[in-house]
Amino acid sequence: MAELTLEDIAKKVGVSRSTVSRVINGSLNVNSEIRRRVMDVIHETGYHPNAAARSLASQRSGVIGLMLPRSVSSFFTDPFFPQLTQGVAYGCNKNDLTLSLYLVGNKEDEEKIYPRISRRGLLDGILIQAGQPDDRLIDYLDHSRVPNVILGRPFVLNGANYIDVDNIEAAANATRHLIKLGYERIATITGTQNSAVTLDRLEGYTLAMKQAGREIDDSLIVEGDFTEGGGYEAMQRLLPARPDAVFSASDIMAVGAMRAVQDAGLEIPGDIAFVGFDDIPMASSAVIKLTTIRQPILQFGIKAVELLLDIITNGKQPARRVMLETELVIRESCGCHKVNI
Amino acid sequence: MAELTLEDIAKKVGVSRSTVSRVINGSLNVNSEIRRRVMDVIHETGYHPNAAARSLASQRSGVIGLMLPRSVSSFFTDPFFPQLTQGVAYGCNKNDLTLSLYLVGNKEDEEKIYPRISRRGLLDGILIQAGQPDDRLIDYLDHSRVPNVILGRPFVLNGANYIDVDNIEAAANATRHLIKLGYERIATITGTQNSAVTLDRLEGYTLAMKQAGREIDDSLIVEGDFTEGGGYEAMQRLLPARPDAVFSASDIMAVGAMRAVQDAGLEIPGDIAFVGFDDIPMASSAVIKLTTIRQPILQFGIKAVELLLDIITNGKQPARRVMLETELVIRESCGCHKVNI
DNA sequence: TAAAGACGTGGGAGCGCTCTCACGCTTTAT
DNA sequence: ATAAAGCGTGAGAGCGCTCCCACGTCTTTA
Repeated sequence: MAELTLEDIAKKVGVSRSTVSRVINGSLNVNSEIRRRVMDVIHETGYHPNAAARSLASQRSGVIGLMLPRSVSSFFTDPFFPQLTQGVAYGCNKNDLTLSLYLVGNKEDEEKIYPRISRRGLLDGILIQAGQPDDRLIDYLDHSRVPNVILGRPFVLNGANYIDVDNIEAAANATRHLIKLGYERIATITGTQNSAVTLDRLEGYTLAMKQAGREIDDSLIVEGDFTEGGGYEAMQRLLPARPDAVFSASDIMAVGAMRAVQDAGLEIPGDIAFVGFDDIPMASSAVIKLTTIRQPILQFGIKAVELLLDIITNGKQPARRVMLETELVIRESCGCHKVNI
Repeated sequence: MAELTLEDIAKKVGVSRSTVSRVINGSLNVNSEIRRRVMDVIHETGYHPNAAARSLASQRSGVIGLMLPRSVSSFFTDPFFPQLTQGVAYGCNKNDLTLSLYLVGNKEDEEKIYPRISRRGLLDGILIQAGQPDDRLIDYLDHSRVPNVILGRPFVLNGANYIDVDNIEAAANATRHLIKLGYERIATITGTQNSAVTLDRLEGYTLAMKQAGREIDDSLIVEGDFTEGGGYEAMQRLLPARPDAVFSASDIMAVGAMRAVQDAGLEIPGDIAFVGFDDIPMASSAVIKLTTIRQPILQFGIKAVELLLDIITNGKQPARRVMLETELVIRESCGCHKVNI
């Protein structure tokens, strides 16, 4: 059997192409008896409209893209991205959208992916993970007129639509918690130097420290790279500065850092307390349960899809900024019992 | 400016639509001077062909799908799937394909996703992760004529094209390693009961044991569920049986199980040795470095894409089965030094 | 009672490509 | 010298939908 078309269905029912199209697209003005008969034939025959034809005629594909730039090499080492992807996928399912995933591996991929994104007719819009400041992609997208939403605050704003969690406030909150618990030498392990997330979380730390009248001691600020190994090494560099508490800019780095602390023969939270960021599943299942900032990662993905949909329908003006709230989840690693008990 | 079309480019250069199309599609029979001029105009104008129109006319979309069924709920707890996704993404990049990701969250999603997949014109083919035996999807796909490749051995074969690692041999290999090291009470933590991977890895374990003349002791076989928590609980159930070595059907379960062992005040590998399966990044970065079976996960994804491409081009007959080799990676958790030093 | 509106339906045009065929020209074989 | 084959090009048809307009029928309003 050849592939069925709208016209075939119409012929079988004895109506016109247009009527069948109306039934499929849920138009109101169709006689209910005819609607029923059309539906029946569609189910019997297992007919599905051709997506390409539909996209071409309607100028809408029902597909959105999710792009994770090259700088996000940690796709499979940090559970953050899989979870984000899942959130976006759910958002797509909810809104009857199909998700295209663009994982950029290397420079070569990058060259190939750009044109694929700008090709009209394939994507109705795209979600892009914010990356390094030198990321050419966001510029590139401003020129092409593909509706887009940046996941996370981009470095240069100029009119960009983005969604982000309030990293500054969240980090400040985490730091304040450690301050309140009476720790004297509170350190922080930051993320990769030149990313907005890193900057914001560091700013939150600094803010809370200053507000509490504490000096900022540079030896208590070390750079990680959002990987477990990076956290381990950062902690090794940090140990000589004798911190009694650490705010880590991501859970996965905190896990690495805690391992370094244990390897050094110290206790958590007895000798060094920890607060992380993300609340990945491992945070609650690790040997020492991690106190951390919970990001609504699934919600983040879902909201991002909805924001993009809004832009697709109503245009990118005015620029939209969505901020999501976070929450401090208290477990064992911060040593709360010190004061509570 | 309105969107450019082929015809616009043709007019600017002073040739016909057909010639521009030939240039874009790399046809040989084009005068090189004209080709150059066409290329120039394309670059100047930033023209990109419309994907929908192209798909409609050529009956090829250049998009393939990756479907992870509902039973794969562990998308973001087990790094296996993100890594697999990455492999598939690289395979797509290499072959100038776009990847659509279908993550099924719940029953409702499932209903919505089926028709999206069968819609012609959107997908050239699809990769499906093998799941439970009652998975309706694979049946469903056999009826629709979407070219497909199953990732992992499906329960019912009938003509299915699939790619898998040799789980039986790999598991046997892992078990033989423990046997060779002189362990007496070798246990295994299996995956979710009714999945082909679980069955195969268990069969490998049984095979190696029998070949070595060992009795199969049912109290040394416990079921996990491919999560860290599941591994922890499985190990707790296993401890009373006093194993001195464990082959875990996945690394992430091994990590959980090792935690249970430590929580029980026992040493690894001194009291209980471990071999895992997968070689996820955590295996080499955990506190106790895990001896494990390395699956070529990235390769797996890339090969899967190539296999699918072959099927798209040359038809699904004859059925193809691709088997990938694995490798035993020896680290600390198996206690190799016991015999070597 | 006639004009105006609402409703349900059909048909044509068109979305922007690819693909086949036909045409004229040049090169090669007979 | 002539036929055959090859090359580069253009034009037409068609991929399977959506969208708009026109048309007939029935209902509402002045």
